[in-house]
Amino acid sequence: MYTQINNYFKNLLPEITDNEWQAYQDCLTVRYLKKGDFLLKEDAVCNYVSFINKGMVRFYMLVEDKEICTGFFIENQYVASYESFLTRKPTTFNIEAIEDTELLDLSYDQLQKLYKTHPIFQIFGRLIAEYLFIFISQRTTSLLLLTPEQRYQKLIYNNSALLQRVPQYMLASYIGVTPEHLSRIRRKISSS
Amino acid sequence: MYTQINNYFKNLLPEITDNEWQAYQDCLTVRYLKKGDFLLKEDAVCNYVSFINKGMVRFYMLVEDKEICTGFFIENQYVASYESFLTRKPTTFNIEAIEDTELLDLSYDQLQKLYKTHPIFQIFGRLIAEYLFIFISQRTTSLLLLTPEQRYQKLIYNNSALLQRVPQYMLASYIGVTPEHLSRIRRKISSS
DNA sequence: ATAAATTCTTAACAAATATCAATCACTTTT
DNA sequence: AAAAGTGATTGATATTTGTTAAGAATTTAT
Repeated sequence: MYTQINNYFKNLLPEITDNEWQAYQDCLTVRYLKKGDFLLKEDAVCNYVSFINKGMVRFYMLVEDKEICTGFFIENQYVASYESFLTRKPTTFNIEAIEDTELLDLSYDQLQKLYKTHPIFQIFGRLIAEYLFIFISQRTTSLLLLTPEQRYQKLIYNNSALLQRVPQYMLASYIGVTPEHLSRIRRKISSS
Repeated sequence: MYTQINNYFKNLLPEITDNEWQAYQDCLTVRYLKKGDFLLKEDAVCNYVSFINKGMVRFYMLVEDKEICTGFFIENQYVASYESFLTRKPTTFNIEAIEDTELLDLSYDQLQKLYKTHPIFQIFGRLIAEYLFIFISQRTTSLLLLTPEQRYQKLIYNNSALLQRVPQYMLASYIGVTPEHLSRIRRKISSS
């Protein structure tokens, strides 16, 4: 149950002690989601940062009756509407399991306690936020600088795992185009 | 010289002690940039997080001989190519002063020392990263969900200070359109 | 295995945005 | 004051991307 998240932690914070790790582990609770279940719905405040043991979720928003996917997270990653989690304001995203998914939840209150009782988790919080910042910075730059075709090429190159597991119409909105247009991009690529 | 950054700190971390604040202040060095000077150039590693006492800078990249602006920072904000600063890899951005600018630099090495000697700066580092993450998340969502006209309206609403101080052709690339198209957007807005 | 539902592709057409070129407005330099 | 430079606007045209609708392919359920 805890081997994956243990590896994740030891990798991120090699200096963590058994005691600290135990304190963290004691805060976790397991949650199971069936494909199609929601981890979080729009307008709710995000109360958990969840480590994905197994499965996959997507972020999406409804804009004029259309679903726009803004992110995907898979096993061995943390997932949360982190903005809502931090600000304690309602989220604007829906987070849906697109495979049967197993999560380890850490609540907001418990994290705050950990920050106080074991200062090493301040470092953990900093590293997570820094990682998220870097990730999303690169995404913003892609949206601003690259053409949809280039963004798709980059997705193939960097996230080929997603291609196998996510329907194309979801990837299309993630890249910022319609499903029809992504289909054209794919045809163009395959014929060149 | 240090009153603005002092206010910034006390606001972010009210629990900071005089001792800790002094340790921070002792690490700072002043830097002056003339309009047109560079805070950082592409392919350099970013070694400083700089607090802007006065003035303004822009981030831009050269894409097919065109400058694409990716961000603007003004007085009382921290600025850095934070991704490069964190990863210790060369940046892909140019950071240019677009007004005469006065900075308070904190070096990477000094920040690492502060993290060790005064753990409260771990909290500081976490809050900065969290703030940046939230800011850039909203920007990504805007790029993915809003039309250029909506993005310009949002800029008017949230960053009217920028409109006065930044040439329109820079704002155009920040919004993700050509200067000509932004001009048309403005005409459309003013006639409605 | 068949039917139903979902996803993907294709085509014709429409809308949004970019490109190119010219002019205008404003500032700075001479 | 004239000239030069910079930034903003406008119009004509080209390119990119979206929309709509239909059918093909694939997956899921019965």
